[in-house]
Amino acid sequence: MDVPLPHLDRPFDYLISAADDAVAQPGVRVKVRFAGQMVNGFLLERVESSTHAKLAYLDKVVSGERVLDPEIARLARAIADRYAGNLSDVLRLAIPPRHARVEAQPEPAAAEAAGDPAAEAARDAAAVAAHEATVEVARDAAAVASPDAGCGVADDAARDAVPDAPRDAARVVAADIKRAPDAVRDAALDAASDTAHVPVSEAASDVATDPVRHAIAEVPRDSGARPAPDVGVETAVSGTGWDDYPAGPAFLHALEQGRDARAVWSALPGEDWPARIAEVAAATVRGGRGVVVVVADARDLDRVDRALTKVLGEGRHVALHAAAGPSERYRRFLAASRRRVRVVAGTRAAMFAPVADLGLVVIWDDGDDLHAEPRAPYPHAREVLLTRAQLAGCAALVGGFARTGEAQLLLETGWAKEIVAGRDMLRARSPAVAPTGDDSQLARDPGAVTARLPSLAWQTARQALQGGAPVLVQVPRRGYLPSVACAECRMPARCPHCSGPLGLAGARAVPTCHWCGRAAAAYACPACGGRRLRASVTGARRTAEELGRAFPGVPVRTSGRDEVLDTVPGDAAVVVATPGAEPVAEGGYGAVLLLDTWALLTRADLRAAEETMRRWLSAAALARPGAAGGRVVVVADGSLAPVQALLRWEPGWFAARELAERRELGFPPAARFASLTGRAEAVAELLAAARLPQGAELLGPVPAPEDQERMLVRVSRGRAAELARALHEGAAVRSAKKAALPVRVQVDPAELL
DNA sequence: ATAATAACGAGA
DNA sequence: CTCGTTATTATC
Repeated sequence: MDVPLPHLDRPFDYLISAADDAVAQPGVRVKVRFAGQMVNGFLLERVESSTHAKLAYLDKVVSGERVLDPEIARLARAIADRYAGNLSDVLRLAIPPRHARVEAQPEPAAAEAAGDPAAEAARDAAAVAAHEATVEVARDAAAVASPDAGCGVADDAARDAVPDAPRDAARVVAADIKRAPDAVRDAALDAASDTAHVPVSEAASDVATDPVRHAIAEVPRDSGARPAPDVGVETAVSGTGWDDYPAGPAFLHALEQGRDARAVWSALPGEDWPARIAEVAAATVRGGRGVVVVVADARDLDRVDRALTKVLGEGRHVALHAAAGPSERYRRFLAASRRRVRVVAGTRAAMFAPVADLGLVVIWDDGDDLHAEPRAPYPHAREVLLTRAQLAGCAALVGGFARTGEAQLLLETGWAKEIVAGRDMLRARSPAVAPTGDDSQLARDPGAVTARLPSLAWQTARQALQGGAPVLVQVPRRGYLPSVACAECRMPARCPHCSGPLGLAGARAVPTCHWCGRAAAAYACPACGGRRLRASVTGARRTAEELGRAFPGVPVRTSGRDEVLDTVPGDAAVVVATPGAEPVAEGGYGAVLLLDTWALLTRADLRAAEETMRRWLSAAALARPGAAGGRVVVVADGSLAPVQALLRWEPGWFAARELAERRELGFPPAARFASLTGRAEAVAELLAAARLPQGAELLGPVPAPEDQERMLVRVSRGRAAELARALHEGAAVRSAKKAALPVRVQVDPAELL
């Protein structure tokens, strides 16, 4: 129901008139009278009776289009629960606005779809399942004397007029899921970890999602609908780019067999990753199941889109993204929901795409902050897709050049397996990486060379250009919040009490924690004992013209926020790009320069190091292999961990180190945070109403914009589900009391300053 | 928003 | 003790 009030976040039952009986199927949009006004909703399921005494009639069925897939309904509930949000908010993200004209238009490729026997069979199987589910619910439901259908006509008359007049009720809005699906997946992640364990409710011992039995990757799928996988035969799919990874062919094979293999994939430098994703998608389709692929931005989507067309052929998949416009967006949504295509690729909006008989979810570059949804309840695409894989019992692939702490946790808990290349393959493909100190200040000849380009960087670039190869220069974007670091050793300064980052309000101000607000007047660096702090300041962005002066006669191109280049030719040119906007060069770059790294590394964000690593690896991956002359120069101290990881091309080593450190400090994903933002009295009211789990740690308040404040709540991973429930209930108490002042509740807030 | 229901207080 | 009025609460 389209009422985003926490205390009304549950299904409501309505009677269905005889006239609506046929069209009132689960998943359709409906209009109902609710609290005196007409509201929109989705029909969740048909039940024979309701425990509610006096039911109203469904006002009308908006359209017979079943836009809310049962799988998505379950997923949406799980995501709402995980993020302490409302189902209606999640459904708004999951289902695009209706476009009546598009809905009425004939299917463009209807003939092809109708002729597909596999699709036909899938449809039948799904129909049977849906029917049984309804029966199951009806048997459980308490008997109730409900007024009959028939639009106001008396009982008997109605039954006479329409012999099969239904006496059904419709459950509108949400599935009556009795277990907490969030706990299921979290328990899976916790199963092998040392943190407290979430007790899985009895109802959750449902085999299909049993976390313990399915904690090992590549478990045969528990489904009678599909022939059991061939366990004994180890036929691997070969002849694809996945042959470069020891575990690759077996993963493809598992997908063809319809098994729920789950993997974290560290792509080789220079990898044509869209082609690899197309290959896993094709393998899943060969196995008779569907695929959802989520990438961070439109540029990545274009590449995946092209690769999918190449491998699957025309009209076999759709690309979903916001830029397409409302009607096109709805058209493509319908292509998936009507089972015309089995493969959907898209930006984060595609994470809820209704793909029938889902076999695989893929997320590329899960560290990109574009994967975090900015609308309530702020779900992250990686979490949505992994929850989806867990609930649907399908395969999952988390890929990237870099590896996030969350992906590392999936490996360490045994939820997923690693797909990485062997050492030799890695050596053959990696560019030669060298660190260099920033010696530019020492340049004798500042007029001839650009003032701030270190000599090694300059020499490397010149060499590549002379060889006729393009050079990529990565410069960070301006505007990162500077944080505070030790003036001696540049170690980021953290709060002695809660490990939050320290900030300096002014030049002479006492350093203060961004999380708990405590002043750290007597701060001493834990690494070197230094007592002086400095705020790191992003240096002035080097302009393309400055670089042009450094390399006279060479064309300089830029790719950044306003104009993003997809590709550049393989000729001598300097390409200046901000992170995430690096074009792919034909044949690879001869040299990649990573400049102004200090600004990246000292950002006032928990993920500064991880993010730096991600951006370096993504840029460095565009260089040629070292054997073909590919060079990477990173202007940073060679002893820093991210630099080390880049030199040896070991994203896994870095992620493991990072995760261990976060465990130590109580950072996500080792702990779970929630932030509450609002006016002080409102935040206090919510906290008073919420029964926070044991051991919940309150940090703050710190001031927030517009006269507001922010509180952080930290709990162990094992209590994460409890925390979300408590916050949702707290919000429900407040909304039931019609509390006027809003409080924004964010579980896993995108930025933890 | 609005309807039901509980709570309350004044006058019989 | 009843009736009329007002706060409270649930919203099929």
